[in-house]
Amino acid sequence: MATGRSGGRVRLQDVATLAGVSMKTVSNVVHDYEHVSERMRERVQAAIDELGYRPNLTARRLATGRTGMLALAIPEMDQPYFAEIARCVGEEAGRRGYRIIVEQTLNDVEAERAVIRDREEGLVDGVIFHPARIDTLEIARLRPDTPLVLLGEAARPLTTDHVMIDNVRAAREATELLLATGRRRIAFLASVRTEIAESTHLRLLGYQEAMVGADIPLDPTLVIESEGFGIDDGVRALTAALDRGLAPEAVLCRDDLFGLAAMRALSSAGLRVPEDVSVLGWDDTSLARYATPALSSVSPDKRAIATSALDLLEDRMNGYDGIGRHLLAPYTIADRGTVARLVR
Amino acid sequence: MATGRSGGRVRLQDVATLAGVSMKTVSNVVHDYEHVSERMRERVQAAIDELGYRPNLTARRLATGRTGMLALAIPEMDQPYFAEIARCVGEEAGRRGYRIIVEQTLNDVEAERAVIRDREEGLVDGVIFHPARIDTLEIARLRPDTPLVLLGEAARPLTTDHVMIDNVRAAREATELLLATGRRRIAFLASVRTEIAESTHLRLLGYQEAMVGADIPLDPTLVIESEGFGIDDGVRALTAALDRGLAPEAVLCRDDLFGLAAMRALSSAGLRVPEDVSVLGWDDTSLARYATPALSSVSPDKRAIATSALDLLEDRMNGYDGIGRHLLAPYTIADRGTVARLVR
DNA sequence: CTGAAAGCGCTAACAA
DNA sequence: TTGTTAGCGCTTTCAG
Repeated sequence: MATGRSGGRVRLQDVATLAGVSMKTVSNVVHDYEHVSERMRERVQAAIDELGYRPNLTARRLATGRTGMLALAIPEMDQPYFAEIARCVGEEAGRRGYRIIVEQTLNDVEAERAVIRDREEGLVDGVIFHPARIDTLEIARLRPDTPLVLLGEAARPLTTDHVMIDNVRAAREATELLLATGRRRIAFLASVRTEIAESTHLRLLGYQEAMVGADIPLDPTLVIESEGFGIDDGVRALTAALDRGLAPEAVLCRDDLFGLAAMRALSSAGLRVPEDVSVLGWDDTSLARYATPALSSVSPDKRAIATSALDLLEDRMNGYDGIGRHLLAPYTIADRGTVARLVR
Repeated sequence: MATGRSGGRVRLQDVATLAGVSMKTVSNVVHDYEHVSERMRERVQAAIDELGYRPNLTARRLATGRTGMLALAIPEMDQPYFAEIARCVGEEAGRRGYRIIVEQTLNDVEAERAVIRDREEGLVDGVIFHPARIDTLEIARLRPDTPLVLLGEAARPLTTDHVMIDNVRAAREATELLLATGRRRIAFLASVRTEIAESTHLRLLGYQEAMVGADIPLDPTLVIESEGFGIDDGVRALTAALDRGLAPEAVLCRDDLFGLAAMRALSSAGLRVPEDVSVLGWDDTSLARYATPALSSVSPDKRAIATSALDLLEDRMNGYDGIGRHLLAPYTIADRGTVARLVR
């Protein structure tokens, strides 16, 4: 049983002394170094067990210069999309021998600046960062000196590695899917008035491309405007549009939350989903999977995003110092219960 | 190779040299030590700025023995309840000057053991741990030497600090709320066949207390059994019960996911929520808030849980070494759209 | 008020 | 195969 000096921690030297060997030898068995005689190994291991020795990771870090930790900076951990990304990054990082520090920027510009400026100094080997407020220019200017990979649509400086999905193309395909089910009056929920980010813009673009491609004249009233990002904002926006006489056959939503908002507004208006109106969400979060009916949703491959980001990051950590690589992660359209062929 | 310093190659000594002072003086300035002459401070600061010096946190740690980091170990980051807890803990920890490492145990026993055994050795100042698989006995046996606070119902050894809500009482009150709306045939969704954890048990107990307290004989067919924790398991279980002729007037659910399952099963069966059947979830996660109708749910005060856990932990980190304190965090019952008075 | 030097615990050359 | 020792970058007595 471990009867270590309760209070003071057991050090490598203590083990060495007890085993009657040098620190190097102890270190060798701790690291499973091959060339250690069986007898030696046993003796040292016995001392380790007896003292209950655990290497001090901070000291190891100082000595090696590697921390074995990565930072993942996201706006909010409890937003389903980010929570799911965090899980994937965490799992994949663990597989590669890293641990992650999750940093919430809470949509604060200063917090975001801090992420790439100095928050992680000497603490982590690399940073995966999904910005929400900071833009391309500023990131390029801040030039972080810790390896960095960006996620999402908000910022993509040429100098920095970056992973996202092709939002325009995904939106186009999503719209085409809706068109293929015989729906022509497709609304977009929503263009957010206060939006700084880029994602809605790209998705709207793809939507418009598809409409134009199908020879459907763009009808600006179909692009609904919302006051904010909350579910209530979405419900209000769509309800108002419905009241105004908008009669969409489908609604393409900028995210799953607006997908739920659409379902709520439509059902209040006495419209059935998907019989009367199809609804398509975006991000394929738990929100979509657990809705009733389950919400069809554009589904970025979160595992692939995590893997790609980590690949790029490890590259940088291994010394790659070239121009930024920009990867497009795959996506699918998860077809669940809210998209159906229009029957009259 | 170039794995050396992943950040500030500028060291304290470099600043000292440039400013023509000793390391101690630079350190004093960095730490805003009071007794430094204004002239000195300016001179040093200029050097710091010129070189872009950032202290190496790992080195600081080794020297001080404090890491300024806390570990939060939870089963899965993307389960809404845990994601929300993580957010609260993260925010509150940040307020107190700590950063957190989020550790996913992914419901793996070994991973859970590692958490309290050695995963965090010398890495963090304390650990907040929500176990799922490990039990009271084992934690007591493992005796971690890093300050530890436990969350949840799975394990509560007398030796260790612990925060949870009073599940029995909350379940009793939840059931009483349902009873107060005129519902007498109240089902419980669900007792999970493979369950190891304790929470369902406690909630079921509170439910039974309330029923008995209202002089309603316990009907075992009202306690539905599910094969697993997934939404489909819940839907199947309730659907089967409904098919069997069970006609509940309300369903108390072990968590929000089963709340959604109930809503799904009931609506498939042509029953209206809450007119025909009331549904009450548990955890008050985004799942509940974003459902349509929004799911009423037992709502643990997650912010209070985070605050209490951090209080206890800081106590320990400051040397408190007494017996385990066991705190009950407050909760409310968030009354949304799925509980209503029964009208016939 | 400032400087010199001894660690913090571990790693990794270099020796033996 | 094992031992010696010089750092890693910062903090912190203890002098000056």
